[in-house]
Amino acid sequence: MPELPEVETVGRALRPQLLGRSIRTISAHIESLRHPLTLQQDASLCGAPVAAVTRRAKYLTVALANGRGILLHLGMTGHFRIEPADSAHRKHDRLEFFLDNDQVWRFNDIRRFGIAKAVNVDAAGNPLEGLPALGPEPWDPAWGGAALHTWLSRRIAAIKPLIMDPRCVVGVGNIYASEALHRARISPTRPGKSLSRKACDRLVCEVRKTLEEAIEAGGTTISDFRGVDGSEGSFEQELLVYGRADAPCLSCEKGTILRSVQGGRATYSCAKCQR
DNA sequence: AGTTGAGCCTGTGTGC
DNA sequence: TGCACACAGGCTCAAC
Ligand SMILES: [Zn+2]
Repeated sequence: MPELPEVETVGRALRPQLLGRSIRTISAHIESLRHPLTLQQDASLCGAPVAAVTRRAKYLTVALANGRGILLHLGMTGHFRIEPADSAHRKHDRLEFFLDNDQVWRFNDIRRFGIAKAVNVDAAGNPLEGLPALGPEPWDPAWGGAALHTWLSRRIAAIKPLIMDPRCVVGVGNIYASEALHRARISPTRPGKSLSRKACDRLVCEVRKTLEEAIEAGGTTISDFRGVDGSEGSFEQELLVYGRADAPCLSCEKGTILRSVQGGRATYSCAKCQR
C-alpha cells in the first residue's frame, strides 16, 4: 500500500527498533518476491550492528556498520512487524530476520511485489547499487516549478501518470497524485506540456504539502497498511477525492467526484474545480 | 524518445 | 454456494 509517506512512516518506526541491533540469522519462507531471494545465504548481513535506516523514494535501506545493507521495497502489500522471536509467524510472512535481542523482524508481503536484497552501502547508509534511475525527492531544492515545467515541456501524456513517474519526482503514488492535482486545481487529464509555469508552481507546492501532511498523520491506512507497531495512519480522513466517487466535492461544493481510469489506475477528480 | 498496455501475485468484494 | 470478474497503495518490460 505504501507511497512515500507510508514508507517514511515505516522507516521511522523501524529505525529505533533496529539501530545498534545485529542480525543473527535470516530465514526465507519462499523462493522469491519480485526477484529471487538470496540474502538469506549472505553471511555478511549477520553479526554487524545496524548503523542507519535510510529512505530513497519508496525504498528503505537497513545499513550495517560493515558497509553492507539490505535494500527493501514494500511493493503493494508489504509490511513489517517486530515481535518476540518465539511468537508464531503469520500467513504471508516471507522473510524473518532474527535479532540479537530475541526479537524477530518479519517482512509480510501478500502479493510478493516487494524487494529484499543485499547491497553495499556508503558511509551515510545509502545503497551503492540496486536502485533504478530516480528523479529528485519532492523536497530537493533542485526540484521545483521550473524543473517540473521543463520536464513536462515535451510530454503530451496526461499529467496524472506523469507526476507519478519517478523520473520526474519520486514518491508520488496513486493516492497522492489525485490528491495533489485536486488541491492544485489541475485536471488529471491535461497534457503535461499544457501546464503553465504557474500551474507547475502550484502542483509542486501541493505535492510537498500533501506528502508532508500525510507523513505527519502517519500515512494513509487503506485495507492492509499498518505501522511496524500495528498502528494505523490517520491521513485517510484528510483525503479530498481518493475513494470518494459520486460524493460531493469538498472543495467547491458544486461538483461531484468523478472516478476515471488512467494507465489502468483509478483517478479521482472534480471537473468543476480542476481545469 | 515518449507513450501505452500487459504482466507480475494474492486477496476481497460484487453481481449473477 | 459457486463462479466470473473487477479491483487494489508499485514497478518493469515490450511494442508501437
Ligand atoms: Zn470541486
